[in-house]
Amino acid sequence: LFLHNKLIEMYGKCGSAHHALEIFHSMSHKNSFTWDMTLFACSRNGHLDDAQRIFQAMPRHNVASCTAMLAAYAHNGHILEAKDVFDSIQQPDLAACNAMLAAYAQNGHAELASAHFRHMAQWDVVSWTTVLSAVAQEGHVIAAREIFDDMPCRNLVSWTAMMNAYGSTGQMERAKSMFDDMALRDLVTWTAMVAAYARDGHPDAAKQIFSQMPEWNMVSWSALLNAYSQSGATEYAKTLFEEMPQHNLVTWTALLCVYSQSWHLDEAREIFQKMPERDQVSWNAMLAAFSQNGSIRESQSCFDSMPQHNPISWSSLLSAYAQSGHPEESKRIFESMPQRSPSSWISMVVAYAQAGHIDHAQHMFDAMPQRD
RNA sequence: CUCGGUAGAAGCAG
Repeated sequence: LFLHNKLIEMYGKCGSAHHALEIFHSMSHKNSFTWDMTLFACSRNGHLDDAQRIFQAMPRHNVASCTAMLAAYAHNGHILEAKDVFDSIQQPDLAACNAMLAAYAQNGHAELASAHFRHMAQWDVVSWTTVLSAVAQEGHVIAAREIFDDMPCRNLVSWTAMMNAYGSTGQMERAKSMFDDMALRDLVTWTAMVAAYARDGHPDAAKQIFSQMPEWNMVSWSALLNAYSQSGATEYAKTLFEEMPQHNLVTWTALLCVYSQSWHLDEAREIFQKMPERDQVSWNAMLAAFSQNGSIRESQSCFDSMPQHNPISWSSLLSAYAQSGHPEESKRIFESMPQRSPSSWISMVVAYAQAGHIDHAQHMFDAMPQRD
């Protein structure tokens, strides 16, 4: 029993919710620690439905299990359910309040987040860092810096969040300067720097940071792979993929995109078939490959085969038709989309313009709910 | 008293 609990805990920490669940189900006697650790394993690894089942089947809820469930809902964008769980906590502690704060912040509810923040009885470095990265993600890097400077205390995570605020907005000199000033760096810090150089189009700098890292994991490997992929260094990307100690959904999908970007549609398709598993992102990547290569028939059949559609899938399908001058089909898709974004409207303008229907294009343009 | 739950890093359309 004790041993099994430890095993569940370990599987949860190293990202294998599946194995944790296996052990869980094989156990005939479970204590509250068993339930908690299984829930955390599911929550941490994004298995919302499993987390939900465990949570509902638990004999007793405590603050910790509610906090984990709350976070699982929040990470999947289910803010109302997160709030319900929060409200069900009899005496929320600081961690629970922080989780609710993060739930608002990560889902773009800046007003609710700041109201929640103001009503909290106390704050710790986690609360402040949550606000810092929320503000940074809204694009307010200067405001984020002010928070960083005014925080009562800072730790490695706060420093990394601030560094990443610079790095993700292309302010590489500031990011690098913070990176150099940091006395402590962990895997996340190093990887954030690699990813920042990748986005900024400097695969050489990314590689240099990567080589200096004391250790690597899947995330750091894929950050470097992405640096090569983004910059069109196709051969480096392929070689790196071969050299990686392990592959996962992210690296397989990144490789698929390498082929797709270099117009090797057949190889992209082959990679897709070879992948041991597929998720929404990899399906979307395959669809985008067909769409960008102007292959309408394959785009449509890929779309039809997908287990789920999200706004990105719809967007790819629509632009496949739009860019190849099929205004009627585009219109049909546009109207059957569950949600339309400004880019859906732009696609329709493109569809009509491509087909030479300037009047229709103008009409769509005028009808757009928002323009920038 | 210790441990567990909350904040920072990688892949998809426009």
